Amino acid sequence: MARPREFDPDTAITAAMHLFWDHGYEDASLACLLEAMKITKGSFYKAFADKKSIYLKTLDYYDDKVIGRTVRNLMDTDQGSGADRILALFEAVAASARTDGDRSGCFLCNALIDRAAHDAEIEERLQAMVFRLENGFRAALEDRPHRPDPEWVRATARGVLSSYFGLRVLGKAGLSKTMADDCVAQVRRLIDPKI
Amino acid sequence: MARPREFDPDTAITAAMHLFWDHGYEDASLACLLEAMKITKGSFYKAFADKKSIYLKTLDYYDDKVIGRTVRNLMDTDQGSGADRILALFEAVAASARTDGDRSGCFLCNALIDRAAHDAEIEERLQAMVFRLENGFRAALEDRPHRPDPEWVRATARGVLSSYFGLRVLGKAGLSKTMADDCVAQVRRLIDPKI
DNA sequence: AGAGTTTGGAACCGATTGGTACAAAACACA
DNA sequence: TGTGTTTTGTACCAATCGGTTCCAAACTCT
Repeated sequence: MARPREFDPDTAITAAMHLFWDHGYEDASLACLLEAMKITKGSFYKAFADKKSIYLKTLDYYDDKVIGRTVRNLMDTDQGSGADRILALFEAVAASARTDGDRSGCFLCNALIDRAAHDAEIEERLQAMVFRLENGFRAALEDRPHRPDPEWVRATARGVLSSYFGLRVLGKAGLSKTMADDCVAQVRRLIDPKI
Repeated sequence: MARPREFDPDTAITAAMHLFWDHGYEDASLACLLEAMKITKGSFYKAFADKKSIYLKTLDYYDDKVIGRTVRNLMDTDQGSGADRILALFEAVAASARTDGDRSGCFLCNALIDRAAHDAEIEERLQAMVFRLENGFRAALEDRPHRPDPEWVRATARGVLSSYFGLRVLGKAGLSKTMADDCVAQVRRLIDPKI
């Protein structure tokens, strides 16, 4: 019926996501965005209404792909005990923060600091992601031989959640190896059902 | 000798700090800055070289005043036990996050996410602040009847540090009362020397 | 009062911001 | 081979970005 588009929307959104991820909303200019997505202005505004719209789409993409995978791993009973799954996540975060290459951190965490307080529509999406992550931790904590106290699960999940974001923030400060290890060790203490 | 300046540099820097604090670097335009500081362009560029220079000054100001006071409180043996001082800090943070008025969070945390990865000069200052905060927690944790294991102090201080930043990030998501309480309760568990 | 020095404010700067208008190009269908 | 429809690239837009220049105003000192 008509001329087909020459770019793949999915790869374009991925590129946009990574730009927002490590530059934030304001600092990612339209020019940078177009260069990263390898499309021109016409195509951009035809496919995605404006800058904020594509920002929301990259948040949805992150929610679906990254948060989704993380939560799935936390809930996957094939990957060791619940405690193992939580610690594996933290080890991975600590490792990626240690390697001085990747300083981009967690898009959810960055976006919370960057825009949650200034845009209700964005805040809504971010809150939903935080909630999904919290539930992932809950599920992992519930997965024990002797079913733990629900209140312990709720409170501990939230402690683990805040440790997760804290580690992400510390990663931005340039984490030393011992710092990362210590943070993971504290999570290990938190999720120990004996204490 | 010459015409005296009509504005107070200290109150101007305070105003600039609060603007950077809840808008970040890029989103705080020069026009907003001038309006908040209640000075005009001429005075601004005469007194502070450029935008980045005053950003660095606001960081120093925050370090000196806010971080300084926080660390002093953590080390002040007149304000209860070390554990009490740590919990008082977390209670205050949780309370300010609960009241839906204040969404600005912690300037250090915001700046870490906003600029640490993109500017070495800024990163350096932020790392120093993180280190001061860590030492504050260490001092508070050391202040116990039976002097605790230094390794326990170091590792726990870092766990508390990451919980602090985590709570700040969660505050941006709009904290429920139980969420805040749970996070503080987890810190209480972490700093318990028995576990 | 006059000289010397610094501030304050406005005019101005080129570059960049996010966004629009529009015509040419590229396809599917008849 | 047209015809209709969509994409693409370019030219263009006003507004804003951070920053400079310059001079009158405001002060201290002699």
